[in-house]
Amino acid sequence: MMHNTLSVGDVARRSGVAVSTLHYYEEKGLIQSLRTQGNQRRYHRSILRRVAIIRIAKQAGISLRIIKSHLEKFPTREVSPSDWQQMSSEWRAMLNKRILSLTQLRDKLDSCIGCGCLSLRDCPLRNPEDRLGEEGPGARILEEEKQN
Amino acid sequence: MMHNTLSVGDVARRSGVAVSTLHYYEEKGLIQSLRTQGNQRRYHRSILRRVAIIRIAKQAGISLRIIKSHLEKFPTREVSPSDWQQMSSEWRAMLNKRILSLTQLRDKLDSCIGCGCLSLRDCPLRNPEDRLGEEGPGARILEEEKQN
DNA sequence: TATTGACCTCAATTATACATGAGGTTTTAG
DNA sequence: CTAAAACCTCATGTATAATTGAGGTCAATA
Repeated sequence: MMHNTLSVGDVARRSGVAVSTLHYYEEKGLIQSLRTQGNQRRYHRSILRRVAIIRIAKQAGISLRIIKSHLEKFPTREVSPSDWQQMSSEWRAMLNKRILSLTQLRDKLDSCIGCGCLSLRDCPLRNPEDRLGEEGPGARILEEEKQN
Repeated sequence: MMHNTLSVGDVARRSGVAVSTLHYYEEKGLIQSLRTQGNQRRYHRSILRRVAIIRIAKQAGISLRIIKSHLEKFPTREVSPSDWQQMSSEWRAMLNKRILSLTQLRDKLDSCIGCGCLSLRDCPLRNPEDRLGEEGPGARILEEEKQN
């Protein structure tokens, strides 16, 4: 180790994600590595910031596919503070949308808790047109572009 | 059709969920059906309320497994207004937790957007101990019991 | 009655985000 | 130098929530 580069194990320890996850992120194109003559991965220190960004975005409910599309703007180059500012404010907006959806749903729940009106066809909770962000596998929320 | 019971197609149309999804819910034990002599599903009108509840809970980010555990209290019996009140207030609490998590994350994002501090080891966003609800497949949030 | 639309079961596929294990190679420490 | 720790690839598995398709049956209508 040393020499200014990090092995997968190093990155795993310092970033808190599993080695298998780093492999997976690489396979999915979210991160990149150099290889030693023996084919082992070596990373630049800037990988730590990149991984941190991925984790934060994930916490915000953003899918890896979307995260990737944002990170693609700087595949190799280090993510600068202003890059980070741009990304994080976009994500902030997504987070806000999501929070708003959930809050609205909660408020509707509130308005229906007392009345048991679930059987009425005009109950705000049963209105199919009025779908709030669907959740579940593949987080269909917070998706912008539908490609690949 | 008619005779006070509904076919899968009827339920699908009136609830807005696909026939295949109704089959799936039945297989998972969230709903039940009677069969005609020809083996076709027939539902009581109360199925519509039940399905509505499932959809609402899903919107709130609650997994089918948890939803099932709540619905199991009344497998056949119609869900009464007071049943609904109890469930919905529990879900409200879960929703609130989730909203709180996301809001905190957003606030941290806010506090970091200006500083580009992602490289500092004391950045609130990089603190691994301080994990907010993880998302992703299998919605690991909002889970109470970890069985089956 | 015949035909079409609706329904049935069961298996396989899709999508997301990884974890696990087998079988083998590379590095590093002593 | 050697043994253990770390690493490699590739395949398979896990969990959730469905969707799709094949092959066949049932029911309502013209």
